[in-house]
Amino acid sequence: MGRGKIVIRRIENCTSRQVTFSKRRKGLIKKAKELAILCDAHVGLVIFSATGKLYEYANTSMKSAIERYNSFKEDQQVTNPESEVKFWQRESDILRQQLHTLQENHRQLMGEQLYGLSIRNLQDLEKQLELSLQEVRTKKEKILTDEIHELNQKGTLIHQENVELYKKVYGTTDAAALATRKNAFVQFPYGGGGGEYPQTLFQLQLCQPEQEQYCETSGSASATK
Amino acid sequence: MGRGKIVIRRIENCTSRQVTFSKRRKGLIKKAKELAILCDAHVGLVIFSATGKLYEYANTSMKSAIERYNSFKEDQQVTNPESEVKFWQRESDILRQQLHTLQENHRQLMGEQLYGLSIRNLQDLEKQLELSLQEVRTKKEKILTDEIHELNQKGTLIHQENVELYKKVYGTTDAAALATRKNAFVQFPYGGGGGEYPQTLFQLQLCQPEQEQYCETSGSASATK
DNA sequence: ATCTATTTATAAAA
DNA sequence: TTTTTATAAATAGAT
Repeated sequence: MGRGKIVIRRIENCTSRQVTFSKRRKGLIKKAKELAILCDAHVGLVIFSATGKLYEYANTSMKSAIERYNSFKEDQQVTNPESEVKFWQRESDILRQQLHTLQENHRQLMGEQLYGLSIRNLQDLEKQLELSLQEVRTKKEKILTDEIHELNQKGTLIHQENVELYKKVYGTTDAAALATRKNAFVQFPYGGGGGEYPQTLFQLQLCQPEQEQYCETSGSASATK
Repeated sequence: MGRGKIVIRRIENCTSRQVTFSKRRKGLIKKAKELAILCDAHVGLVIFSATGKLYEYANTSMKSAIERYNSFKEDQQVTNPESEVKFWQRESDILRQQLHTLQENHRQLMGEQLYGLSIRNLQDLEKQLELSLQEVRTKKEKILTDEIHELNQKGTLIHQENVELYKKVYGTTDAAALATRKNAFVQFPYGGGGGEYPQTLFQLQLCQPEQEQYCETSGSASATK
């Protein structure tokens, strides 16, 4: 229910994730209220944001909702220390297990621990890595072209300033001549940040001068070595 | 959002109250799920119908949601009684944190969440992905060439057996002729598992018949998409 | 935070 | 309850 359809999947962009969280949290709490009122239900809702902040709703009190919930699940007394310890041990076990699984996965993405994988697994992994690589390269090139775009704009401004200064110093008659002379540098059809940029600008100093593969990116966007 | 607008007020008609409860309960839980997934939130939801039936949703466990809620509220009996519980809670927190860190890392290896990365970070990531890809491809090809090696050995054995059988059936004189005829199939200079294998063997059935890209690998060792 | 084009949820009916 | 359909409400993306 918005300008576009979305798939339910973790929102990558941090800002829009927070915006969406804020909107949907409000919506969820509103609907919880409506359900409670319309249908005479007893509702308890707790929401923790990714940053750990707590939001809650309960039409009676959260305490009563939780107690009612617990009395439904009478198998584990909330404040029984024994089972409490067991619960957290289990919780830790589960987390440890998740960690382990994720680590294994992670290692495979790092090209390690490929021992037990089938051809099919390896091909899936290969495909994923190719995708990732493409994402990374696209992102990298975007940053670089953005930077070049910005530099070009600065260059233009400075050039215009120069023209103005030239006028003031030498009078207006020679301004045109200067502009013509400097044009060799100032041509900047930077394609709106799209990807290409003129080779005439290759000598611009970028932010991390020790890198040498920058030229590589001037070709196709998905270079494959 | 329906055929008509309604006011949020207890529905008097018992039947339509139940119908609405059923629909809206489902909707609420769906939205709770979406919030948890989209925004990486920790959600706990309990609903008691007017008739006392319990419905619940929690993306982790209700227990952990309630515990987390409680730890937000009361400052927990600060002193001793259940230091054991506290220990395990801390343990869980630590594990959760590790999990979170690893997940972030993992997502970047999956080409996601590249938002905050610098050019340097991206280049390191790119290098790592290239390495991983190489490892995966090497491993894949090793498996394939090993399999071909094995099949060739089997083929050789079977061929020799055939020669023996031929001898027994037709006598020794024609054995040489048979061997010559069959050689077209049995040539197997598989390069000791190095990578090349003759195209005459492309029709050999490998262990996972649903794969169709095998031929791809018969070219250069480091195919690039 | 606000706007609005669209998608989604759901009220009413079957 | 579930399905259908017309409509209200929520919200994604833009500003």
